[in-house]
Amino acid sequence: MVQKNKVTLEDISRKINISRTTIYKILNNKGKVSEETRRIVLETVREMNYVPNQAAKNLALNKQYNIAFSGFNSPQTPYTLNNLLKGTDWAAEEFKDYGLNLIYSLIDRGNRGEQIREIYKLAESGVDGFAIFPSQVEPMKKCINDLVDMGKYVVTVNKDVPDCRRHLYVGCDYYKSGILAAEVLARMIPPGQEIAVFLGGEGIEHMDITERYRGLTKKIGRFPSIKLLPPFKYDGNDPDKIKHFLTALLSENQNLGGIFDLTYELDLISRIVNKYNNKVRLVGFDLCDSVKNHMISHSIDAVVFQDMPAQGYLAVKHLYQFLSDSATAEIREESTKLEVVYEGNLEFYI
Amino acid sequence: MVQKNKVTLEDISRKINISRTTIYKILNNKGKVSEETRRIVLETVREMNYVPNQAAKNLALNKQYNIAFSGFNSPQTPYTLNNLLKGTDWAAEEFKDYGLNLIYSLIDRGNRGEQIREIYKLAESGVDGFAIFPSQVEPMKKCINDLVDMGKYVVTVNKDVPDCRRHLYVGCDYYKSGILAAEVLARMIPPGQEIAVFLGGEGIEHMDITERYRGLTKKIGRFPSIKLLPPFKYDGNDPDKIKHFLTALLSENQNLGGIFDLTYELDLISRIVNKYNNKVRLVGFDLCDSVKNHMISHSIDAVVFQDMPAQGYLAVKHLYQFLSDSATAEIREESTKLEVVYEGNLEFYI
DNA sequence: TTGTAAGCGTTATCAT
DNA sequence: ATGATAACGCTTACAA
Repeated sequence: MVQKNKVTLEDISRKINISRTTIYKILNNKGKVSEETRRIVLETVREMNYVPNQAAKNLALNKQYNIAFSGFNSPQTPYTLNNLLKGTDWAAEEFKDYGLNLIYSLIDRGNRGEQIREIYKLAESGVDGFAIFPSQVEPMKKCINDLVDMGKYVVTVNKDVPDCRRHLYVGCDYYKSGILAAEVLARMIPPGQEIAVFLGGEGIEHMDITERYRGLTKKIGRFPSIKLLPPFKYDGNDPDKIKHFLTALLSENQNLGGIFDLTYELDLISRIVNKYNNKVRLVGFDLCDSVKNHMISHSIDAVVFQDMPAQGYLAVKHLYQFLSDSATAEIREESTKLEVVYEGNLEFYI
Repeated sequence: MVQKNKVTLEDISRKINISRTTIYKILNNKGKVSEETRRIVLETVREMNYVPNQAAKNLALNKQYNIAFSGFNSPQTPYTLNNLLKGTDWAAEEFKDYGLNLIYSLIDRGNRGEQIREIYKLAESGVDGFAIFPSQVEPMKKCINDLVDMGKYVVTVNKDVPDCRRHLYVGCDYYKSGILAAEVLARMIPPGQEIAVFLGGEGIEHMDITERYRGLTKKIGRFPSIKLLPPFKYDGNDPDKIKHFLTALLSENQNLGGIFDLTYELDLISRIVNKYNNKVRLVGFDLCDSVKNHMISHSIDAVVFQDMPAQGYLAVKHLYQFLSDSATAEIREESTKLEVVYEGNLEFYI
């Protein structure tokens, strides 16, 4: 017969004539037990190969863990938030029968300040853990430290808040993300040609961009035959600036082999490149809808993708585990997978 | 307050003065219930927003589902099996408290015939579902049909057995896999250059190879400036044949831009290419250890990866769901994600 | 047709 | 220090 019956506390109890309760106490370090019984029990438990049944445990505990996901939406890029939410929904579904109660607090990018106020409100109304996708980095520091002082668990998602006492960051390593994208682009470029970089905002609020740029410059060093042009810095205000610079570049530089986008204006850049010269390779980040279309038309070559649903999922899952196991976190960061998307595997990323 | 208490059968029962059991019967279509009570119950259930608690359900059911994973190992490539097993282990862990009992039946490629005999034995000893990673395709057909006749659930993993009555295939779409690899390679090749293909075995036992080759030829059509050389056919017996052909090719063809490997001899090919000419791009499939090293040294450019752990996981998970929900499968195939691995994201695929 | 009661394995309270 | 006992929410014989 194939069946191997699971061992329960009751089985052990019967075998050594010690009550379930006592065995339970020993296994879970509750109350006082004599050394002698402890020894016997632990031995039997080991040799009978006892594995606790989580379903029964969850049922017996029957607690509620209130966890909040706080994030922001911006009309231009609902992409990030929507994908994080996919993952948090999965987690909510997976743990709903085991006491997870997930509350959403979503604000518009317009009123950034709201986010922090909402978080304080939630903390007072009994939320035990927070997954925060921060709309601002600097002002969030104090808020997070306050939460930790109140005994709450805090996980930052997708965008980290450095130098604060959050328990965990779940998101991609932007430096590595830059390295990977640089590699993908560099391999597409024949020796002797040049790469242009479009750089977005700088400073602590734009760690994603500065880190990716750092990764790029690092990696390109391994391709000595490829030259990196000085970056074009875009302040985010007037897309026409990109347009003018790029059209000039395309018409003047016959040696341009590729473009590396760090402005999140891949859509615009792709359109312009396509009009002028379709031999220039184009690599960027993330998969919003317009990007998908350009990939299908082959006008964007590849995109480095961070698995945002996984980030949302993991953030909530870890919070749930912090709260239910009340085990302290051993890790402080969880870097999620970086993937490369082409037209050929685009369908798996929708 | 944030907490929203979960509604239980007991809650509903108290509210409308109808026993838990009756409500249960109505919700699960067991036994006979009068139209009147049925109406009342369903209405209340809906307005109270009742959601059944899976943990309690699993605990109460307390059944065992015996599922077997049958696979083969080959000394040269323990890679595939090991990765499938990672996934099946996850599933076993995840569902162990909900009645999943996973049995492994692994044979050596040397005695292929064993696999089918072992499967019959398991079927007789009470296994309810089978995840099969087949060592041979053709002889497995009858075996699978027999299993289905015996009322067993059958899922093929990683390699399908066509024209049989298996319930589900979980694995990659090899045609799409070829398309993707072709795209990755083509984008790295300057116009006017050529691609050489190393082709492994043909016929029904090698669908993976023939399908990938079909994908390649299809996709290269979208890159009119790139020429595909007639494939070199390798019968799998004498690696020296590859060596001779390739060295000749490298020294004679100054126009060679890339190599597409379908022989699973990427290690050998990479070494030779590296010795002669490191400008030729090299793209292949799957991530065995030797390939990883070549990627780190930049001598293999990229590899198309099929998520084997996910395949193992999904196969077992679906079997478990078939058996526990006793719901018939609506899908007959599940294509797993195809990913592109470079040096820059290799660390996520170990 | 409807309801009672026991049981799944773990946890928590309260006696002894 | 140890154990009896009653939950947790759902399922299922079996009784009414």
